[in-house]
Amino acid sequence: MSESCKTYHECCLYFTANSLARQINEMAEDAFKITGLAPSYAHLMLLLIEEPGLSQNILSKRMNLKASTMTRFIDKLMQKGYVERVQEGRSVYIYPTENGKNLKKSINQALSILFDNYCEVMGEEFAVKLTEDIHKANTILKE
Amino acid sequence: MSESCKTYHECCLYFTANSLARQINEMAEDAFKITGLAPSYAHLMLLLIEEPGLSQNILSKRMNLKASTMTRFIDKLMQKGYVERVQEGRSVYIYPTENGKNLKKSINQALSILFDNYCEVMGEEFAVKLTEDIHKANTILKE
DNA sequence: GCACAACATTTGTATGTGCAACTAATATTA
DNA sequence: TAATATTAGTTGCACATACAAATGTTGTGC
Repeated sequence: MSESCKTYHECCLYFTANSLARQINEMAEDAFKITGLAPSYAHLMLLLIEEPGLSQNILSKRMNLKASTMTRFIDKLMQKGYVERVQEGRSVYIYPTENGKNLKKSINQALSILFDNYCEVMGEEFAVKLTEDIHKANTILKE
Repeated sequence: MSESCKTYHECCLYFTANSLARQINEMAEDAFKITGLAPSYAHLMLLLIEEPGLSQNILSKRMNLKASTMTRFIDKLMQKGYVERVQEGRSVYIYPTENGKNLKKSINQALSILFDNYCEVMGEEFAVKLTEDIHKANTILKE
């Protein structure tokens, strides 16, 4: 462990990463209210709008979620009429509907609001750098 | 948004932070098996061993969890005989039992294993720096 | 071409977590 | 001091998420 750490809570990536996720989730839920979707569903819709026809398998890998969780996410988005499933063999490919595609604008708006909100408290430079580093860590951890 | 970002998924702190939390949780669950506790319970026990007698309110603030979640965590830890509640007025103070205190060694061991594991993939320097930055972000976000 | 392995998805179940409404204790204030 | 507001904790409910087992599909070796 790093000698400069006062407590384990500050120097364990597990503790700090979870804490950050909970705090930023709170901000995100707020910002994404205008889309009518929870932030994680909005994230998924964005992936699908950018690249329609991804399989559930790929989607779960992209979002670091388990396949079973993805099934349930897609169920919800189908209920709302934002996506449709196309089964081919053992894979299921997901396409956004017209209504789904129309979400793009408000999702981007929400992202922008969220970004402004956390930059306001953390400073843009630090926020951008932190996000890049976390992204880098994610990439490494995925092997 | 930062111009250097290829996709929103890489430059939104919400997306990246959640992804990291899920990945590191997976590693942590593994490492903490030797303690017989889920990582978050271990975290809580560590706080209590270091500072016995914290109120549930304080505990939930320290861990960035809601009070209701803390009630349930403490319920579980009581069932296992690791902590006891002492009500005083409207506050409830939590103390580790002897059995609870005895967890300290294996929790520290698990922390050490976890640390080694993520350092092995990410490199120690990067991991320590990242953890510090995330901790800094947490502190700022708590206001 | 059949038996079996590998893979994608689904479903049942369990746990973590939050919100809103509730209870109980304390503080404020008229 | 009675009435009201604030605070700490609990409980009922909802949802996110994982794991394990089940289902259905494709590929492989014989």
